[in-house]
Amino acid sequence: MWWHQHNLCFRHPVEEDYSSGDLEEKVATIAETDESAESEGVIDSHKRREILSRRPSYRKILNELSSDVPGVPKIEEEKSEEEGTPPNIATMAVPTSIYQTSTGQYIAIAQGGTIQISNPGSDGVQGLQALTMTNSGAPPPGATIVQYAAQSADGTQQFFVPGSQVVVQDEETELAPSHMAAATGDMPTYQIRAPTTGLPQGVVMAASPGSLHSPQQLAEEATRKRELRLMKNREAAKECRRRKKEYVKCLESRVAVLEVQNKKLIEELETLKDICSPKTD
DNA sequence: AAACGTGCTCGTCACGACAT
DNA sequence: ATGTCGTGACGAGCACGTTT
Repeated sequence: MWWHQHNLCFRHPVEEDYSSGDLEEKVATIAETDESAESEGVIDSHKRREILSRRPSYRKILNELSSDVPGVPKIEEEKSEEEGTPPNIATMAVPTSIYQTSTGQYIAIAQGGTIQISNPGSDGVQGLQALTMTNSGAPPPGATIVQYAAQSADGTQQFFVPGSQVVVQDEETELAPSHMAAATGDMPTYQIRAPTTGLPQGVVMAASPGSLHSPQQLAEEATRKRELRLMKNREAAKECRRRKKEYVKCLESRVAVLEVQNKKLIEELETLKDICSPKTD
């Protein structure tokens, strides 16, 4: 099963290393507002690469989408992440978003950041799980307290957490407001923390290049720079893939919405046709 | 059981866009 | 001009299912 590492994946698996062109094309076809996607067979690889590389980032596209369609969540700017308020789901400008997972679960993101997961197939109470992301109260700087009621057998329900954040299980519930601790009972408390420093562990700032003398020192400096660059690029790739997934999810939800709209409009058209041209027998 | 195919994630490279 | 960032492309590795 391809979702063996991800409990929360969406209906259509996405081959991450290929463009999400199919879905984009579907959205464009339905909405008839997006630019038409070019056939991959027609353009040569170099041209295709040029076109792809000039495409705006997923964040930009998604934010444009969100301005067009009210139901599409917005990806916050990285800036907010750096400032200690990670762009988690709770901060999205979403009235109420509903998604469906690959396992048929429905996820509703309500105002106030409450996420409800429900299994349509199972009985209501057992299938309902709640995840609350709290940004209020007095958490430590840069921390977001996450509560969740994992009611699955193994309690390993995973959630999609945007941003390159760290999930830390709290030994104590000291960081959570007392009323929250009372409400959670025996549930474990987790923190999602933005990385405290841009520098990864084990990376030590070397002396300034001006103080380097021997070729060995220069080589070490070059190696250090390369490792740092690789480390940053690794993180960037992870973040990029995360955004891409989110982008695809939004496209999927938009497809669903547009399909419903389309269906309604067709029905309306048929109704109007019947009214305007009644049968004359 | 071994071989093979498929689908996925991850790290890396390359390169354009953008910022300074 | 140079550095940084974002992202497509590629290949390696892994897990799992199917075939022999």
